[in-house]
Amino acid sequence: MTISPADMLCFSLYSTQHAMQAAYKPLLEPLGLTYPQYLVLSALWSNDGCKVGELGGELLLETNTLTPLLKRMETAGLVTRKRDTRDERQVRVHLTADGRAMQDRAAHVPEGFLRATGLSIPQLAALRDQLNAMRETMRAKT
Amino acid sequence: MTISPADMLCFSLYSTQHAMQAAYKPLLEPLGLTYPQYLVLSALWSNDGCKVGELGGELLLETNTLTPLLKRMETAGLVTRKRDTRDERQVRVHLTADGRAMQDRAAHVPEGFLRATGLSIPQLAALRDQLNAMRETMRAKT
DNA sequence: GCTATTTGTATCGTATACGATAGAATCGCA
DNA sequence: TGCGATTCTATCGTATACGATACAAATAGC
Repeated sequence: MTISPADMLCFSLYSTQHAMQAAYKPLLEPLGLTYPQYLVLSALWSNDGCKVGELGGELLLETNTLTPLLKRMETAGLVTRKRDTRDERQVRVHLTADGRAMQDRAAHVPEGFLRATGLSIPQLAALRDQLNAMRETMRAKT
Repeated sequence: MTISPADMLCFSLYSTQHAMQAAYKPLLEPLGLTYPQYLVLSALWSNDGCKVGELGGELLLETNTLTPLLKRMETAGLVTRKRDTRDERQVRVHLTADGRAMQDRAAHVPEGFLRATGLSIPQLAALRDQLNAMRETMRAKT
């Protein structure tokens, strides 16, 4: 008796995450954003001017992912990257006017995604919490 | 009041999927497999000799992802790709002896992943079903 | 004050993902 | 039966991801 992908939790996670990005596409494409770029902006809207490493800590991404991502966003005119004069090792990421304006232009996105999921707010919160707990368990085991 | 990534269901999905692949790494790396390759093998163990399109239907991946993936697996000696003689448009994917033998070599993987999640079997099944339902809702809205 | 270590970011190589397009084989229908 | 439409897979271009490594700036000890 063999287990098929459809029965595996890992595949549910994997395929649902793909479907999630697909659901975001019609919402983000008109804004010229990819999903990871939208995530970076969401982080900066709450915490402008943070360091690359701080962004990585919040989004759980390494610099080898973030640096090229941020460079594309810089080219797109959404953010600026500046070495900290105090500590030249650090790079501070700041929103441009366009990056800040994107917050209003994307104001409808969360509502659109919620509708796409078909979930109620409490269902969404419960699922989010279950996933976060599972993620932290997996991360704790190194 | 701004929403930060930590509060967003999409980010929970996104980051938990990354953590899932990281949890699989110590289990699959000794076998020389990536997670998507392991998924393909899992599908073939139940359904050897299926068409590229069928694999895509089961794994929800397009040929532009599968073709290079399968070629790498062919190079690694896990599968063969052969045009169907009946219908030359179709390519059939068959397990090699090594690909079939991998089923035994990977027999401990599901148990290892289950432990990494810290979930009970019923919890795992419940989460899987919630995710599958959400995925199908998102996919239906196309 | 000087160097070994640590810290923060970037680069390189490889493997997914996916939209758009191409191209060959088969099918449908007049 | 002939040929345009459809089907199936592959290719191309771009954007993530991440392990391994590089490298400059800052810090710690002696």
